[in-house]
Amino acid sequence: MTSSPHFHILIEKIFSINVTAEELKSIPEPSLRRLPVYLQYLQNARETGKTEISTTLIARDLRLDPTQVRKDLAYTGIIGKPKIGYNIDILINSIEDYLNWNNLSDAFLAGAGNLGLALLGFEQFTKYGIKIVALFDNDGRKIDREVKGVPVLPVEKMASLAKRMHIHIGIITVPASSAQSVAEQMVAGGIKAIWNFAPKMLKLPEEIIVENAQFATSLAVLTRKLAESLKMVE
Amino acid sequence: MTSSPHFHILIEKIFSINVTAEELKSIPEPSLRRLPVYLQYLQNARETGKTEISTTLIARDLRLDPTQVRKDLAYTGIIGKPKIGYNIDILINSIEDYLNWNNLSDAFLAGAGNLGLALLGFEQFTKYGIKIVALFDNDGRKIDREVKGVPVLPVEKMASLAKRMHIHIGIITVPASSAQSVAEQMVAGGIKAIWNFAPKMLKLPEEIIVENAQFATSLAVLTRKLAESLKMVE
DNA sequence: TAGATTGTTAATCGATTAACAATC
DNA sequence: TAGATTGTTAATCGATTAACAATC
Repeated sequence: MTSSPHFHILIEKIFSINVTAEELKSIPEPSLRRLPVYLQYLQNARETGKTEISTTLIARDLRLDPTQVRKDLAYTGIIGKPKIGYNIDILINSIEDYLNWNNLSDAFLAGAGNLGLALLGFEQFTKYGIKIVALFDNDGRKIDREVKGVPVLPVEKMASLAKRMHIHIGIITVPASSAQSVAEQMVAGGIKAIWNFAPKMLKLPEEIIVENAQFATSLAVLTRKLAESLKMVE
Repeated sequence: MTSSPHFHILIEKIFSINVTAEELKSIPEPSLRRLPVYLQYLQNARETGKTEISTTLIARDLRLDPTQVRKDLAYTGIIGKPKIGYNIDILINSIEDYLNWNNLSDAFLAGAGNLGLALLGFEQFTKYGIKIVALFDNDGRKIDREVKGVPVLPVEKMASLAKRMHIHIGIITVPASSAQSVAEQMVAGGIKAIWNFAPKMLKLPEEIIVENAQFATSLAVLTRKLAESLKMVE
């Protein structure tokens, strides 16, 4: 009994020691990546007037394994009812809370080009817990204007402003050639997490969280699968 | 010996039977997703004047396991030299060939908004084997213009034109509300693979290849990791 | 040659899937 | 109640990592 790997966690719980960080870490990344998919599916389902939903149904619609769906949802702390399933409203809230998408985080976006503007205008971006509070660009024609109520400022002001405003999230939509430099300025401004859309691997201190949203990765899967399927029917 | 699972493949090779489709399927998706990362890294490395590179070095720079890098690269058919490594030019070519990025495929893009235009202007998009040959939109003000030499046409012409031009790839950058309808029109036009940027799960025939490039997934990982790291220092 | 690297086989690790008791 | 669903433990599967002979 005392040799159970969960024993110390149990003890910590009994004595109300904060083990949140420990628990937070435990979700596998594939599960984490599926949560937004469930979220969007559930929001659709809610609009049809449903109030309860089972993992059996979710799994069928999303072509997943029902046990997998149950495990994924369990990470958010939701508890279902045998024979009935889960209350959709509570489930949606549970996922959003888990992702911290109910607390808006301010973010800076560098690169006021088409992609940057697309992200800024992304339908209800705030749904994803992010609020872009300033754009940064080097193009004099863009600077000091406002886009959708968000000011466009020169890049050299980014670091000091980030520090002053305690910004933790930076989004990079500049060309690959200036991505590294922009990233370093973000880090200098105290930014802790960077969402990088530039097709360029950033070299940054290990503690900085970098999520690469590279189109190339996605395209590789697509073109490869297509080549496969065309070969198959040859 | 004869019970080896590779025996029948061996036989097929000896008799020159086409087993390409079989071989193509074998790469694990995580490996496939890493190939574009290597590609971009190698292109950078080439610019510094290097001609040979080892997986030891690649792994260190990209924070991966060297054996993993070797296995990934081996899927493309490349052969290295002990003690030396791989010729960078040949390696780049090998990956591009494997991804079929040396053969440009024509593609249609539906949704001439900011995101659509960002994709269209994406630096050297043709580097990724895709050539967008027409944009489609419902907004009368956009229709019949040209953007960067690519015509903008009304959505209702998409299906028949796709059929006539034998287009296999469709890109969706329309709002979530019209994504399903646009996708169905693409399928009606004979399109086999869809790159979907709309935050909406598409319900399509099983044989259609759908790659969801959803921002939400990427953001979930980012915001979660950030929440973790902030909790840790509490 | 000695040291470094490749390519491959075996061991490990972690995610997915299966089995099943508990439950409404 | 009977049937369906949850939640959990065990088995399976597949990707990653370790070990090591072959090689330049």
